Amino acid sequence: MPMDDAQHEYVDRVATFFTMFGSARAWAEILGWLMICEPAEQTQAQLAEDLRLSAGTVSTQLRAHVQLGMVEQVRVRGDRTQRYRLRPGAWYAVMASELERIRALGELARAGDGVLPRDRPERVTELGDLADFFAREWPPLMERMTAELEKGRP
Amino acid sequence: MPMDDAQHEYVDRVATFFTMFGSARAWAEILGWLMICEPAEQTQAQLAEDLRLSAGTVSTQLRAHVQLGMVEQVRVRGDRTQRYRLRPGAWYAVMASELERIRALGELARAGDGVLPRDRPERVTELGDLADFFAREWPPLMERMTAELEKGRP
DNA sequence: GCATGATTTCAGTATTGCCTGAATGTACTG
DNA sequence: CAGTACATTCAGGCAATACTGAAATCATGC
Repeated sequence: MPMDDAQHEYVDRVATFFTMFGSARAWAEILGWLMICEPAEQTQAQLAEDLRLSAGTVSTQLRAHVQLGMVEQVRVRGDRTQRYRLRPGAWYAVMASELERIRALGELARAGDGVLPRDRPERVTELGDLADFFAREWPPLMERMTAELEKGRP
Repeated sequence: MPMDDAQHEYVDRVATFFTMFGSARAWAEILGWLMICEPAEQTQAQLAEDLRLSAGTVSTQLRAHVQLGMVEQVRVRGDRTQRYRLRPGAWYAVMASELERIRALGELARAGDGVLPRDRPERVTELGDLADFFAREWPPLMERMTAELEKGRP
């Protein structure tokens, strides 16, 4: 189903938001459209047509979404075409995966041990403490988040 | 004080890390060097010399750091040259400012109310719930973080 | 004020990364 | 097995951005 005006405006808003943080326009538009399109499952051809993007762009950016875990492929039995949709719980999954980045930050801080400055070494150690703090806090936070989620949809 | 090999390696590591997330190379190198340079306060000319960057680049990217709140200017009386340093508690400040982005995400979700899809509307509402959850959890988390910080350096 | 050196601005250049469109590859249907 | 529709790959164009170097501006100590 092609976009109406309100939908187009929303896709644009989502796209504008995410491009502010450096993502590609097409990537962000696909995300915005996958949030509100009907049905939720779309083929690459439909996405290309509705968003006026080339098939190549859709293929590339969609793969990026899949690799990030935001989007998944759905196989429909007896239908030759692959469909893609926003992964259920995608937003939560993104938050959960933050833990990895936190750990990477901790690594980065520890790698600075050999070059710790005499003058205000906390410029480096603070970062390590911060990463440790979040590494400890994140798992229980994620559990509370999941509990919240269950409450909404049992 | 110019860089030795170990320092150079660390600056490179920090720069590589942050460029992975889309920041400019020069921006990231300045950050890495400001984490470990001695003294912690540096002039633009020193940064340009040590990092082999042009004066223009240093000026531009340093401004970006200042605007983001990572770096601050220090005025030294009787010295005409401005100095720059990593802001004390810069890492914590960045985390605290996450709250704004969380709120913006909530806005984005609410803006989707008018185009909520019949089919799996949770694609949008989930994002709103997530933002609400974090908006609630973030302030107390930040308080615990600050408490942790105080413990380290009273 | 004036001189000096630091900082900013800006035009030009290089680089990067997105996007397209066509060619190629793949999988299902009849 | 042929035909069809979908998906992927990739070379090339294009736009955006980073960086440089030089000129202009600004601030401070004298």
